[in-house]
Amino acid sequence: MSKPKPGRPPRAVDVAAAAEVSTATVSRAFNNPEKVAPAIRERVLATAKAMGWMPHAAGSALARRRTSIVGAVIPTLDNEVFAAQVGAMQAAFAERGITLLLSCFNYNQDQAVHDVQAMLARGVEALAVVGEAHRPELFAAIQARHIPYVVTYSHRPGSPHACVGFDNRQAFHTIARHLLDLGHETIGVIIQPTAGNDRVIARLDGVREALAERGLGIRPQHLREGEWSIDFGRQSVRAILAADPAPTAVICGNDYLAIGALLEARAMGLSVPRDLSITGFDDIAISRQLDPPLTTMHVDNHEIGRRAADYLLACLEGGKPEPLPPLVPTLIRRGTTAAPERAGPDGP
Amino acid sequence: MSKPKPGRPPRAVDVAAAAEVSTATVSRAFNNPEKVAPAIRERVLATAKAMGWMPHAAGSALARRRTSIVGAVIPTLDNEVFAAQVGAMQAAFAERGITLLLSCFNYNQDQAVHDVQAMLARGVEALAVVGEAHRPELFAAIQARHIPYVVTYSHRPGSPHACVGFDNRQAFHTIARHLLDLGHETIGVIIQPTAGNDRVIARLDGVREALAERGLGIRPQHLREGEWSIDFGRQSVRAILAADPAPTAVICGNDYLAIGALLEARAMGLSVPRDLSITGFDDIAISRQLDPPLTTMHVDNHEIGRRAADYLLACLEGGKPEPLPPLVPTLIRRGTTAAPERAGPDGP
DNA sequence: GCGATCTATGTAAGCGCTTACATCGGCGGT
DNA sequence: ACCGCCGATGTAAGCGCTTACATAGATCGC
Repeated sequence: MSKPKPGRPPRAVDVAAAAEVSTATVSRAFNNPEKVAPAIRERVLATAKAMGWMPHAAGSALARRRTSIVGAVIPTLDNEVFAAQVGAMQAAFAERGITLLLSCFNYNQDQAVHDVQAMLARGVEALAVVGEAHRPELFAAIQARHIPYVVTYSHRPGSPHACVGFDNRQAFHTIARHLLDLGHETIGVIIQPTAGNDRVIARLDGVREALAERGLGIRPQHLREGEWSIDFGRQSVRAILAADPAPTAVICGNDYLAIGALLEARAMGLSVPRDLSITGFDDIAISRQLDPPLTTMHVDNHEIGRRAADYLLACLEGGKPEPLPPLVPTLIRRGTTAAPERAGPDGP
Repeated sequence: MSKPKPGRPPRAVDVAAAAEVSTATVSRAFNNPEKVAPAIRERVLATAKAMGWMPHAAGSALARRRTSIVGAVIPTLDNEVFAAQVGAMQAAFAERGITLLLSCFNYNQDQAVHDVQAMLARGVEALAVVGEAHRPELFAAIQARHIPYVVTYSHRPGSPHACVGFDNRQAFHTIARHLLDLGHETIGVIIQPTAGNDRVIARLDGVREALAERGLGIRPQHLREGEWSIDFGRQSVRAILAADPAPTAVICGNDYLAIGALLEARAMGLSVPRDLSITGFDDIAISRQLDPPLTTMHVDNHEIGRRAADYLLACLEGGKPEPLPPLVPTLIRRGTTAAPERAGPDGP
């Protein structure tokens, strides 16, 4: 007869005693119900419920050598884009009884390394990490543990990592092409900090490449790099438009920047897109609601989260899933892009 | 001599063997460094680092009877308001070496109960839960485990739970008063689903109370209840304005709804605030950027998260912290509210 | 110089659970 | 009837770590 200490959660042995079976049977009733006779199973389950017992995860993890925890490492929850990914992953994992551990490294690479180590110590069985511009130790630590992992939100051709995302370079190549095809030749860029952010670097490259194909480039006075915020978008568009020559279009690194640019341009009395074309990226919820609605690229972040989770799940079940094809963000032409106004009337 | 199995993470005994000490010393070097001679401590730490060893959380949790995990239960990450709370909590806990477990119940009460149970099984040492409108089992389960918990985003006077939040009723009373004082008498309301959501119910009560004080009420055709989305805000304002008499102001349950209302009103050719005053709630990032910028109430969700974390931390350290005073959201008068236009000219 | 005291380390007993293996009936086949 | 087999249950050995307690030098007072 085991003594359930009062005021402490019951243990398997308490349930076993109460149900007059062994702890093995209690465990089986929960984990391999088909291996225990129905009558007994019911009795055990009922007793456990009555006592409020559930297998304690730490003990279970130790014995099983499985924690059923996976980790997600993202820059910040303050960006709707990553929040959506996490939400989707969490839902996908929860379905399979897996717990998601979250960490936000705030665009700080050292923090990211630290977080990953903490997660490994917690015994995560798989890891999803946003972006691949991390300290080598980060990936080294993961690989040393031989656990599956996936890089999200980014898909660089030739990356050594499994990726779930899209090709940032190509996406911005597409955007730039859209503007070039409209007839723009002087194009400004407002973008997030490139330091330690592979996605952003790739984006800038994509723009440069598209311009170069037409023999064009980005003039330094037309390039602004800074925190992704509406306010930075505002300041930047003002600064860029003060340059000579002023660009007829600006490509923004994400929708927040583009929203800032749009609002400020309108506040300056410009007509968008007549006087200035503006593009965003991500297609966040608010973008289609603006006036005019923002031309941007739509990225399905829920889908990224779901696919990342599915991929990791497949690995955990022993599969060696095919490397995933990149997602292709789609250009959503809305109201902020148009052909540039001709500088002056053509006719005599 | 212990045999580190290749291809498996090393264990404390492997490190102990390599550093020629006992496992007790290894453990102490990590958890009570001052209890081990500096020379040995360094040797152990160096060996551990070289082998890539860290104490495995599950074993540690079992032996210590502390998991260093706390849980947060929120409706969804898709709302910036909750994402901010979680972000702040996560940061506060991480500083103290505590891991945050997250779960999103999607406004589904059964899901919330289930999530809480899963978290308890994981051994969370404390819990933060958004709102208090949950099944009684939810709080019962928490209390049965004798762990500290806190309700966030809501602070109902007389609630049996520790709360970190504000008084929703009073906040909306304030908003309604603002409009009444401006001279509005016919006021519409667009609000989230009230079912199972104490915050929303309190808000509606606050509005009703303020109106009642002036002998007014909400006409049924002026009240719309539905999902908090920009689109629902749009539809609703259109429906409400079609009523007779049309209200001169609408109070929205949150900023998303208000944004929808504002955009649609403008799309309908109305001038805001001249033809219609609109208020939001939460003061999300975009609200101040709109044109005109949204009058709303500012809630500091990072602060809520931080305070909730601090409160729980204090409990875990054995304190019985004072019940927290409610936060007071502040009314931010921006451009979407003004006195109603007089129906017709007054003169003879 | 000797016992008392103290400090640094080791020994080993769990923490709560799972699971390989042992056990024990009951059943069918001959 | 007896044997072998099979399925249901119990026994007990860990999983990796922490920590109370034991031990063994070192230190100190007198």
